[in-house]
Amino acid sequence: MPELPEILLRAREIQCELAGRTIQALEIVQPKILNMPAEAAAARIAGQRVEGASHRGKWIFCRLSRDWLLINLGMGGELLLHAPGDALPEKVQAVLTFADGYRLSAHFWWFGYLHLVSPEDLPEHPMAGSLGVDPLSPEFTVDALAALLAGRRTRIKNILLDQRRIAGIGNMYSHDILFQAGLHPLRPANSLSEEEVEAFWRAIRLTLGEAVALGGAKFEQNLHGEGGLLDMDWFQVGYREGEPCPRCGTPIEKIKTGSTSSFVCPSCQAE
DNA sequence: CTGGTTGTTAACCG
DNA sequence: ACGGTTAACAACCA
Repeated sequence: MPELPEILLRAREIQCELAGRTIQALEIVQPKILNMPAEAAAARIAGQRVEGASHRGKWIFCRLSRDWLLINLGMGGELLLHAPGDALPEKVQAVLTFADGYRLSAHFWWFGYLHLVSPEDLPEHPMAGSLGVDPLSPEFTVDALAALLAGRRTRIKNILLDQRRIAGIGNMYSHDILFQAGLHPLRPANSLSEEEVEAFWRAIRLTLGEAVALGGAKFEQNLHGEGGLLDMDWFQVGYREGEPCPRCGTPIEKIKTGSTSSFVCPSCQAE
């Protein structure tokens, strides 16, 4: 569930709260989250300092003394910072202990990753090494979006969710982006007019920007267990099946779009 | 017991 | 090469 807005905020928090702290130990409960055996990861990460943190798409990039620690929260989960002596959550896949006694617990609801990668291997990382443009960055211009759509017969929703093209958008924010742009998720990418591409671009920036400004979704916790200000009422069509479209009143429909579901206004978003 | 749900990759087919 | 479909993989809930 956490998408670009939440990941961006988590990376900022790690930058603010963890930079400068030295990792003392890594405890692994679920070895499958790693890209190497648990003992190897624990031995390699111990003693490294957190130099900083940033994000690319849905990946948090933590720069350590010698390696990168890449974190992907998968389909949801939390990273929580615990003061010395504080109890850990019941369900936890991994725990980092810092030299000052603070601990960072990672709980992945499903399919999260904690990958330790050397700087040389970073470009070859199977997932984090092939991410597309950050939709909030200056490089993501209307022309850049137009180039991603040009000549492709695939549906625009596929482009929107394809991390190798645009990095960071997931199903949750896709509904309102497409509604705001007045575009049906199944529209072929190469069928958009110039005006529609621009509306698409504006909707991406606006929706994600607003989500960041609100501190992310209420149901996603920050390092201190606090949620953001964006709750379910914020969505215009997402997760509102049967409710009237805020623009025209037509009941919102939930449709199958490939392997994911989409919420659309059948009147405002003509196929 | 069934099926749907957020992410991502791989495999397969036309 | 592209685009589509499906399955698989650490849960969990109704």
